[in-house]
Amino acid sequence: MSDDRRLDVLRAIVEDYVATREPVGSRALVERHMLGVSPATIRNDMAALEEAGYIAQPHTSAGRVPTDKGYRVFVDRLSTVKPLSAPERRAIGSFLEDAVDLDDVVDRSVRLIAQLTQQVAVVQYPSLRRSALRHIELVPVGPRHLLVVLITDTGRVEQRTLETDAELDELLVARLRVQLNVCVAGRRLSELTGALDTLTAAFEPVHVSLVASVVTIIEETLAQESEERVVLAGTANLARVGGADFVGTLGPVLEALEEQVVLMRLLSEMAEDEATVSVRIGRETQHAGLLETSFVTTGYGDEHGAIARVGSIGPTRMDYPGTMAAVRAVARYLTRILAGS
Amino acid sequence: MSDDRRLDVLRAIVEDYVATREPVGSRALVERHMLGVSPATIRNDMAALEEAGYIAQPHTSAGRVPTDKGYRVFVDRLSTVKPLSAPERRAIGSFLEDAVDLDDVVDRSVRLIAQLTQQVAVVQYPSLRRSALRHIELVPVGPRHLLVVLITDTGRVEQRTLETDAELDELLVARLRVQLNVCVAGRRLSELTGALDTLTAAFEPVHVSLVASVVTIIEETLAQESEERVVLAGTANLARVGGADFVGTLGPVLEALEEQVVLMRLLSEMAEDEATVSVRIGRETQHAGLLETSFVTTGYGDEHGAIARVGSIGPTRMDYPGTMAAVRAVARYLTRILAGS
DNA sequence: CTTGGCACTCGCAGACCGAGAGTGCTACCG
DNA sequence: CGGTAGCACTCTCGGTCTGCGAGTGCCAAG
Repeated sequence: MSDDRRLDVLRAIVEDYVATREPVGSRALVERHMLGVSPATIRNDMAALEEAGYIAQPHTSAGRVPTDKGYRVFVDRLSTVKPLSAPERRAIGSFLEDAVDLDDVVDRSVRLIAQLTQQVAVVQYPSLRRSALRHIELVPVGPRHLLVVLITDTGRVEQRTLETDAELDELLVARLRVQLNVCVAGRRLSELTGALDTLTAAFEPVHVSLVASVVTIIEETLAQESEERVVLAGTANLARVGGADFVGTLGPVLEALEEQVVLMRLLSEMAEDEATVSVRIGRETQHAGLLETSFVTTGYGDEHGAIARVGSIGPTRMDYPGTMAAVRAVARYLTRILAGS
Repeated sequence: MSDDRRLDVLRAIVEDYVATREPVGSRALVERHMLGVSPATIRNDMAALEEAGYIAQPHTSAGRVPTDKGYRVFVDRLSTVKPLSAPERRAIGSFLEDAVDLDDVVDRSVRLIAQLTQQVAVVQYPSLRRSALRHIELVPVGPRHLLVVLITDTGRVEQRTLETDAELDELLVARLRVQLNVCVAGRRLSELTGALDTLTAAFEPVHVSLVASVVTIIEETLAQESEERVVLAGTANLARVGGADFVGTLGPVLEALEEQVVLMRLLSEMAEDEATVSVRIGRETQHAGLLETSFVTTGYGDEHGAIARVGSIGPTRMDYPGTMAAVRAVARYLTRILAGS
C-alpha cells in the first residue's frame, strides 16, 4: 500500500470538497485528478483513510468529507501557501498606506482581509503592554478633573479621566507632565513601573496624592489586558457564502465572535505557536460555537517583534492556502506601515 | 362602521403577530382580546383594513399580517411607549457610569441596547462637527513628523500625523500649541475656521508653512463627516431570535449593516425627524437589504442639544413600544454621562 | 496490489393525500 | 344598516410512499 498515494487522495478530497462543498466519491476523484488508478483502488485507500480518522462519510452511501484531523494533515503537510500576485500585493500596500491614523490602519486592514478571503476578518489593536510609550499628556478639564492621554509608538492613543482630591495647580501639572515624559519616553511597560514609583518620591508630600493617582491610572491602563481591543469585519460573508456551510444556524458562530473574551483567548493561544501562520481547525478552537469554523492568524509588529495578531475566520471547509497567503501578506504590510510611522 | 374598532383590530393584529410570529386569524383575535363581537364581524373589518393596505394575507387561506403601512399606523397612533421599571433604569445608569472613557461609554451603551432589545444596536460617536474642542496637543515624533491630537468636550480623541517640510523647532511648536489652544478652546467648528485663519497671519513668514499645514489638518479632520464612526453590537441576535424572521437569508441584512454609508445616511435622515424617537419601517429605509428590518433611533447629546444618535435595528415585526423605551432610556443616560464628564 | 463486477444501502425529490385553519359570501336578525 | 351565523371553498402543511441515483463494500480474478 502506497502511503504517498493515500496522502494524494486526501489532498484531492480536501481540494474537491472545498471547491464543490459536496461529499466527494471515488469516481469523481479519479475523473478530476489524474491519479492513474481505478475508482475501486481509491475506495480501498479511502477505507484506510477513514479507518485512520482523516475522512468520514455523512451517510452510509454518500461520498467522503475531511475531518478536522484530515484538514490538519492537509494544512501541515500537503498544502503550499500560494503567494499573491504582484498586482494584488501592490493593491494591498497602496490601500494600507493611505490610512490617516492608527484607527484607520486597523480599519482598512480588517476590511482588506475580509475582502481578500471572503470570510470574517479580525485585527487586534497593537498591545499596550508590548508597545513603547511615546508621550504622556495631562490636560486639566475643569478645576478637579484631569485628562490623562497616553500615546504609544504604534500610534495608539488611550485616555482616562481622573478626579482629584484637591484643586489642580497649573504649574504642578506642567511640572508633572515634563517629569513623566522624561521618565517614560520610549520605554516599555516592563521597564516602566519601577521608574514611575521612584518618580512619586521626587515630589513634595503635599503633591504626592496627585502624583500617585496619576501614576496609578497610567499603570492601570497599561495593565488592562482585557482592554485589548479587536475589530471584526465581514460577518456578512459568513451568511452569504457560508450560509449553507454551517449545518446548524450561524447564530452560535456570531455569538462566539461577539464574545471578545473568546477571541482574545484564541488569539493569545495562537501567539504561542511556532509557525509563522497559525491555524486552528474546528474543535481545536475549544469552543462549542466554533466547531465548524477555523481560525487562520499570524502576528504583526514593529522591528522588535510581534505586538498583536491579524487573522481570518471561516468554515473549516475553507481555502487554507489562499487564506494563509492573504493573512500573511496583510500582516507584512501592516508591520511595514507601523514601523514607518 | 366603527373606525375605532377597526383600529383596535389593527392594534390587536400587530400585538398578536409580534408575540406569536404567525399570521393571526379572526377567531384567535376575538379569543385573545375582548373585542365583544363575533369573528365574522372581525372578518369584515379585516377585509376593510386589507383594502386600505394596513394588513395582508400571505396565502389565500392564512391569517393576516401587518404591512409596513400597518406598523406605521401602529407606531404613530396606537402604541404608547411603556416606561422601563425603576430597577431597569437604575441598572442602566450604574452600568454606564462605570465607563472609564468615551470608547468605553460607547461600547457599553451599544451592548446595553443590544441586550435590552435583543436586537442589533447601533451607537454613533459624538459628532466632531457639533462638539466643542477642549484641547489641542502637538507632539513632535522624530525630526520631521508632528502628531496632532484633538480632544473634544465629549471626550473624543482624534489624531493625525503630519510630515513637515523643515525640521521641527521645539520652541516654535510650543508657541503654536499655546496659541492654538487659546484660539480654539471651547469653540465649535462653525466658529473656528475664521479664528484659525487669522492665527496663521500672526506668525512670521518663515513659519507660515508649518502653521498653515497644522491648521489645514485640523480643519480637514473636523470636516470629515465621513469619518463619523458608528459601532454595532448584537448581530448575533439577528441570527438567534430573528433567524426565522427573515424570509430570505439574513445575508443582505448583515451586508447592509456593514456598509457604514448606509447606516450613516439613515441616521442622518432620521436626525431630521421631529419626534424624539424616530422610527423607520421596512421599505422606509430605502434600502433593498433592509426591506424586512426597522430602525428605531433617537438623539443623545449634551446640554446644547443632540450630537449623535443611538438606536436599535430589528425585524419589522419587532416590539416597537419596548424598543422605543429602551433606546430612549439609554440615550437619556448617555446624555447625562457626557454632560457630567 | 489492482481491477472489474455486483449487490446493497440510503438519502433525496417528487407525488399524493388528508387535516386543519381561515376566508368570503350569503342570508338573516335587531 | 351594522352585526351574526352558517357554509362552501381554498390553500398550506405535514406525513407517507416510492423510484432513482450515487456511492459503497466485498469478492473473485488478473
